[in-house]
Amino acid sequence: MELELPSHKGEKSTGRIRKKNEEKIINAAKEEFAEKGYHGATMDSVARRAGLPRPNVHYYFDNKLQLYAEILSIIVDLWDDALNDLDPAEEPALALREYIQRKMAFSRRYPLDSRIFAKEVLSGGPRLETYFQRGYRAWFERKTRVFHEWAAQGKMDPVDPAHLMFLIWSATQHYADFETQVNAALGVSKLNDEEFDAATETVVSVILKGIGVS
Amino acid sequence: MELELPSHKGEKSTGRIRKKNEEKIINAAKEEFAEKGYHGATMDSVARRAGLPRPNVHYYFDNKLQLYAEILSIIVDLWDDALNDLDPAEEPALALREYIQRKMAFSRRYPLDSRIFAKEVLSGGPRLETYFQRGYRAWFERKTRVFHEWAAQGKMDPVDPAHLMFLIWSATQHYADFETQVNAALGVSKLNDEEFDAATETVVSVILKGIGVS
DNA sequence: GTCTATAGGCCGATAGAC
DNA sequence: GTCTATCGGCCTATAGAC
Repeated sequence: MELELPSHKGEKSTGRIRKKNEEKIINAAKEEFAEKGYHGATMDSVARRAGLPRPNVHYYFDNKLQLYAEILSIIVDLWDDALNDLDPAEEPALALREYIQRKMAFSRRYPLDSRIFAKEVLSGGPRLETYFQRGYRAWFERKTRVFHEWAAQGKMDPVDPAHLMFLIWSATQHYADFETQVNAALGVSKLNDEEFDAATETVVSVILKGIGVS
Repeated sequence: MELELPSHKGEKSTGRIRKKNEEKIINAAKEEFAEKGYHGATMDSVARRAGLPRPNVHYYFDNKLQLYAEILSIIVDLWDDALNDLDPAEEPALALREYIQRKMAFSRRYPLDSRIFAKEVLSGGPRLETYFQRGYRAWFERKTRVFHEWAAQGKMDPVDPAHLMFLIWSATQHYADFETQVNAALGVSKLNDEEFDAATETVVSVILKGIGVS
């Protein structure tokens, strides 16, 4: 199933009602897709959660797949915007600390987005095919090049850049994606700010020391 | 939706045909659930993948939920059996290296199991409620106590045990759960043994050094 | 134990009145 | 732009012949 992820900028009309309703639908759909997955979510549950009649949802989004693709597109854009690259000119310890903190803050603030993306990848990413094919390898290479440079300059240990990036991503996203398990393990219903900061600090300190930059 | 995870030992009869067919169905269902999730998988697709007529699946498993619960139960048992605890008496560097290697080997060998479990947790674990409630906190505390001991004995840095465990779990399971993204980033269709060993070595070395045991 | 045929329910999507 | 009513398809589950 190939599918063009539509840019959600410069859409049709931008009436105030339209914009507000679209937003309500998107937010409702994010919760439904995050919890029940693409197949488990129903247009009816989305509509009810948005406080709108079912056909109204179809009025704004032609069909379920388009609504889902729109959300995936928003998530991908959001990640690209929010997570500016690591700056090779900065000190590795500081740059990495900030990067990990940004990723953790992202997990805390947008857990639904993280989960939707995770579920899609877990399914083999059939609706992200063009995303993963069109230049994803090059994009990833650019993201990790800074590790190469730092290692070459002796600023950090010669750790495999790709796997280091996977380590950072997995460790940080874990707190959004596996929140249920984390909460159960710690015996809480939700991590408070202090607990989340402790998690962040642990991830930061282990990884920084682990690659020899602290 | 509360649900008792049935022990899959000591079931009804154990005729050879029954056992063989049940196995075929379980394996087919694992692939379907891992790829499409609980709602996306259909009893028909399971049956076709198993090479059996649809009602035959219902003959062995009363309904879809029971089949799914049975698989979850198998996965949980498998994890508990395969991942023996860290031995406090062993040297931390060796014990941890072996533990991480076991987890990575598990991701390599049973990616479907890992993905099914991940999807369930991502959904909030409604079918793992009893699992996460009945003593999960205590079980987790036991798993991480060894880190406390090592730290108290000055054998490793005083890293938060719980978050260290999350770091290890997330880093290792990433290679099963996010295989699609990993492959896309590295430009391969599947990691070969050498590449997987490189991943393992990176995870091991960063974490060991990161907590001061190497 | 195996399989055809089908009942019954849910869901996506749309027609068409307002 | 909003909403009621409904069609058609797919899916779970089972009845019942073999």
